[in-house]
Amino acid sequence: MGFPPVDDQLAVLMRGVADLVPEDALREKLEHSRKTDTPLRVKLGCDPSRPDLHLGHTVVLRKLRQFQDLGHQAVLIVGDFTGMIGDPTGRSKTRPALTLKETREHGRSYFEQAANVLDPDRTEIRYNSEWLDEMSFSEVIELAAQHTVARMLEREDFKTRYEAGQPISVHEFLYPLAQAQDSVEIQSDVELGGTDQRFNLLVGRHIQQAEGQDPQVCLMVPLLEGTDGHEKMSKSLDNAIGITEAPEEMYGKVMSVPDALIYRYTELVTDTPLDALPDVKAQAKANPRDAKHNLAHAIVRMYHGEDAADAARDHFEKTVVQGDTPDDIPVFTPESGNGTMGLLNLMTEAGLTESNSEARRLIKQGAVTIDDETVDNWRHSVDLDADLPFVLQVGKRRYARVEAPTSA
RNA sequence: GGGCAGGUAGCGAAGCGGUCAAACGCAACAGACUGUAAAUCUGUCGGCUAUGCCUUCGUAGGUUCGAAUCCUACCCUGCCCA
Repeated sequence: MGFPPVDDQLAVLMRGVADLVPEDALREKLEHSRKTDTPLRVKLGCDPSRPDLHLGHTVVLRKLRQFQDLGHQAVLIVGDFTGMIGDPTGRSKTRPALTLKETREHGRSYFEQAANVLDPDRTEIRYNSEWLDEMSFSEVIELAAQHTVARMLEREDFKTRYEAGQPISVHEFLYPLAQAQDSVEIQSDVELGGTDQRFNLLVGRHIQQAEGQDPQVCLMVPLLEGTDGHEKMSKSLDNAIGITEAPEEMYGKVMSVPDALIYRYTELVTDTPLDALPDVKAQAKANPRDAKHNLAHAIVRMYHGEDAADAARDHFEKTVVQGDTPDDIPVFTPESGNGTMGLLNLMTEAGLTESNSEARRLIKQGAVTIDDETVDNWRHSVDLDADLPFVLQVGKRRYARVEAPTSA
């Protein structure tokens, strides 16, 4: 058995890392681990309130996987306890407290998706209600006594809110402590998280120290930008690429990412080997189009396999680059086959537009074609007997094949 | 419990008796441009077979020829005082 040499491990583990605190503690931990032949316990907390994973989440999951592949122990903490309480101060008013059952379900769903990245057989899953729910009030006070308000105010968002006279609920101070307690319970050696988790991860160190444990190393990965190229990837910002999305969808979305992010994506969310990364960097600059195709292919392959990735590339070439009509477009059959039908209604009923008004606008903008011929009159109606079938296209991406009700 | 400030389209934010389906910004959508993009430019962005009509400005009533704009009650949010 035994672990690979520490320098080799570090080479893998430091890929794409945004920050490491303290700097040299990881090396020490790894050396100790190798000497004693004991795997490191690497903790990652997940929020079960949003079970749909996207590429942004995979950055940190991939990091955890790298630890696994080197023989270390992954510990996935499902934050079911905090999920149960909910977060009443969150911006979103409607964030209902989930039941234990729901958080468990979300946790399972999260894990199923995470299994695309992690090695599920070597992942220890823990629910933090296991210990947090058992704490008495005096224990909570004891925990809270380990940290000072001044320290809490070191956190940027607390600080700015406090200075701006905005409210901070007391319980908000408790969340970082709860997360820190998780680290104590599972005796983590390393905790992973995005750079936005910095403060919480550091609190973990303090509390572990107070409990007499060797404090964990905090390893932070960057927050991946979404398809818009600026904001961090997030479902609510509508710039996310979900890992369960269809291959074509995924491929297209990756292609829509700005060129500047090709290398970053490659480094953070693909399994492109370390020594190939410099080439990617060079190619991204010299030939962004091909580099991005490679990236899209690599990403789709990881979640759907080689064949699906090839198919997705062909699909993209054909429909987007050449502007051809895709093969598998949805078929719409008008309800009644009598006489004529207004195009507006047809578009709306086929689900291509939200309303007739939207349909009319799009026609006026020259965005609607029937069998590749642009429709310029919004009063256009189609003869349900003579004109069918035809392909109706709205904008670049919305299609329907309109067929007669009785046609075979 | 008291005082004050607010609740406007997906979000942010103007409007404060008529010309408001409601400025402006962001997002979104479409067109042009490109290597897919990004950036940029142009346009659209409540609904309706439509030079008009209908439903919207926290909720419910009321005053007015006419209300997002005034009045009353209620709900909600934030700040301040106790």
